[in-house]
Amino acid sequence: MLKFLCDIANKESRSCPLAQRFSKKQQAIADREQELLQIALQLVEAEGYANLTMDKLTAASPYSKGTIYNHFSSKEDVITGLCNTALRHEIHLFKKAALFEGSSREKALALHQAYLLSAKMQPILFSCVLTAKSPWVQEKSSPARIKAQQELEKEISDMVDQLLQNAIVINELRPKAGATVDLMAFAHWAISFGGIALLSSASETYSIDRLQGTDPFLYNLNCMLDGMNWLPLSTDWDYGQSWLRIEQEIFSAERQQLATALPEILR
Amino acid sequence: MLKFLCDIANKESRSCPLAQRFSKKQQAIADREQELLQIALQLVEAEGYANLTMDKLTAASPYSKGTIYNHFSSKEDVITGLCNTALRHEIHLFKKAALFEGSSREKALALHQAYLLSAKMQPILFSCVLTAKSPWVQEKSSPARIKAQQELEKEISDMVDQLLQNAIVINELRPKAGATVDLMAFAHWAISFGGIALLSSASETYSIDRLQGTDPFLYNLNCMLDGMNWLPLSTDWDYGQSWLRIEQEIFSAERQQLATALPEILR
DNA sequence: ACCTGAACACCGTTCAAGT
DNA sequence: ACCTGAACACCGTTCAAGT
Repeated sequence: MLKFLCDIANKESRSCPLAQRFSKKQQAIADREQELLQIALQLVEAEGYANLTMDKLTAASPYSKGTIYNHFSSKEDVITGLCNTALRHEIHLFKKAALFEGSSREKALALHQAYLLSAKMQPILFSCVLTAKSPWVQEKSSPARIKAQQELEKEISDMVDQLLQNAIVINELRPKAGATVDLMAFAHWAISFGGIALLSSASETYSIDRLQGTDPFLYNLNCMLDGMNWLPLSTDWDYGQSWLRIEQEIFSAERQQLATALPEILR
Repeated sequence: MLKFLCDIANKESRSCPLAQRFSKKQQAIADREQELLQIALQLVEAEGYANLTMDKLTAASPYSKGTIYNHFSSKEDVITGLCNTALRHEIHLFKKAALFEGSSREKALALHQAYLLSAKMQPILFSCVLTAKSPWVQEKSSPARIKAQQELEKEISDMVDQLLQNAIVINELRPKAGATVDLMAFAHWAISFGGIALLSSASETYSIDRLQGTDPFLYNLNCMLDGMNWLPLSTDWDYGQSWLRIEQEIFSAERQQLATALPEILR
């Protein structure tokens, strides 16, 4: 019950900050949940997943074990909580990306840059999203948190669909025979996800290590979108330039934040 | 020390089965290690990762804890051991794929089918490979096993490189400006890995669930390879047919094995 | 109604004692 | 030289007792 109210309260406090539909007590509880997730994140960032322990979470917080179990039904529920934080951050960046002015394919590029950026800024949270989808985490998470997760995913999915739909309408994206919006949306996700996951978590791998200096992410996208028939093709347009423009016009703040101190591989 | 001999002994027993360069004792130890990994795999397959416990591994085996710690330096070392098993299986399928007779692009398709098949046949082992690359697993694994892992990865990487090199030589693959073999090899890996990882572990996700019935994997490949400029383009050749031919001529045994009983999503 | 922390069953790892 | 299992410190989860 507590958990359910929390997620509502969190959502409300974002979408309409002035709403007073929840008591101070409920807001305080929601705040505490965010506080706990922040501490959990710090623990994981400091020493990896193995370091996330309900004992340590208790010790690092001002609350008791019982209180923490009032918020989270299990350790896995904490992970799903972190996943939802990641998705909210991702959505935030996606919304910024949607503001970029350019061709439909450039807008798609902006979404991919947002995705890449979300993974670079919070690599741990990024990996959380996949971890949270594994059956045994899913099984042990509370229904309320799973529901929140699905709603967040739907929101992202809708943004991608809309971009594709629009590109088709204005005739810049001309789908191959049999290519539905669903199929194309999945292709976008797969190429981006695959690239990020491999680059970030498999950096010790021979065939990835040798890539240093090039920009594999953009090359992958150029191939994929060319093959998808999204005009103008990369032979007719310099998407390296577009990439830089997006970086400067939309994500300069995030870039700067990254530049300070973060994993070497992905910078 | 025991661990190192084991990995050598395993390798030898594969590449030249008749070699008697190791004593019966050493072979027995190597066999026991495989036995332990088999048990570990069963534990994970039965109830997920959380179910893999050194206690349970001990209980499910005829050996004591001390003996198990003679083989594996830590729980993480067991995971890396499972990862290496997965890589060996992958290599086995890759070698079968290389036997397919067809154009260079069809041969590439055969490799991707092998990769997909390895993930479908042993989904748990597939996820193991990524898990094993995460820093905190890597850190706690024994040097010998990490070395074996790197050698296996190099072997796979070489097979892909060779295919690409050859396709360029016979002028069927005509790289875009600036596209090196490294870059293209990575693109192959990323699109395949991304597709498989999302399809297998995120099946509850809205934008993936709706894909049922289509063949997203092949669509992704067609786009990617068209964009990469690998002839003949998918507009000039029916790769759906090629896919089926590969299935029938190379992987009919694997297909049959899969057909019996396995996760619904990927069949 | 919510919070607390002792209690319990289990887990990863080690090591003195055996063979 | 290898095996054993008791022992230790730690972990996830619960719940009776408090406020």
